[in-house]
Amino acid sequence: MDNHVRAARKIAQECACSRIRQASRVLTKIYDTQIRVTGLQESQLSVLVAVAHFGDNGATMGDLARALVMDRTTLTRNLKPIEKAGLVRVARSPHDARARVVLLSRAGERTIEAALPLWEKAQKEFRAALGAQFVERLRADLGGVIALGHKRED
Amino acid sequence: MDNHVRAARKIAQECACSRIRQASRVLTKIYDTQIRVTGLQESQLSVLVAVAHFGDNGATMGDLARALVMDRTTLTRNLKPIEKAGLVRVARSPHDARARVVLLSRAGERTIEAALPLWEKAQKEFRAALGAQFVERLRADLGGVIALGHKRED
DNA sequence: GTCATTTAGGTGTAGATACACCCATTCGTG
DNA sequence: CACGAATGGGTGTATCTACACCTAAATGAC
Repeated sequence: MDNHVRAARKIAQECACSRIRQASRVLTKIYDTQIRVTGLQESQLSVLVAVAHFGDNGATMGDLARALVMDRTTLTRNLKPIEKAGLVRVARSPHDARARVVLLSRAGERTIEAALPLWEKAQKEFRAALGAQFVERLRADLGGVIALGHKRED
Repeated sequence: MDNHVRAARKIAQECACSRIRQASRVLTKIYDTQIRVTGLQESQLSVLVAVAHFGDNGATMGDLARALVMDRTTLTRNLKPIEKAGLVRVARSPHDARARVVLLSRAGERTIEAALPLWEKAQKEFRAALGAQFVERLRADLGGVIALGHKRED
């Protein structure tokens, strides 16, 4: 058999990266379908939720990017749609003229509340399909991978 | 405490979708960094490998999309860069005038062979960081999520 | 054989992702 | 305080992702 066929077979079967991207597409579709009526995508809800986590002082772009395990420049672009929708606002930091802080608007707060039951439906759908124990194990293991990402930033 | 803060905390801590997307970004970075010298990204290598899997008869767009757990229209766009690079060619199916078949070029074969050792370095790096047992469990669990995606297509 | 239905696939649009590169501000050291 | 280094952040470019919508060809019922 040709070398490239052997190589292809090995990669297709064993690649952790390819697998997690495929699984990510499956999960994203489940969640996006549920929260669709809010006008949000799961990725946007994630950002909103992270902003909420930092509270009234707001989060700097860097803070948010680290919390979301997301490239700083990706966050810049991802803020655009939810800023245009009025769910967050971006202001200059009073302490550091370089920094920008992201703040949750009242509409953003309401949107999170509105999204919660829909998110829960997605979460429940996923659990029902694969079992609570499975999902819990996966969640923990993904935490390990994410921690690896944080470690690599040093 | 405000409702939206409670909701945000719950979602941030428990959302499987958000987690898998974060973990996906971490893994993608590890693999992309390693195979970078081939001029490929992991996502492109995945497509190449899937094309190779279908052999000399080629794969239709639909076949490939299903194998890659990828939206059909996403595959259309993802083929562009590797087609432009001459790694695959797309031809009309002789059996069905609607269908298009994707074929691996000689350059594509060579690229897969060249990528294999780099991919193995990434795979090894991941295993070394989190343990072979961890990675194996994760791989199996991701397979479960992917299977869920296939089931949802019916 | 005709025509409605199904199937295969592309395009418009919009967002998600990140690298290379850039600018501005702050900090540390002399 | 002057100035080089470090820090915070945006833009250009390219790719990845997928929904809504479209076209064309094959299929099936009559």
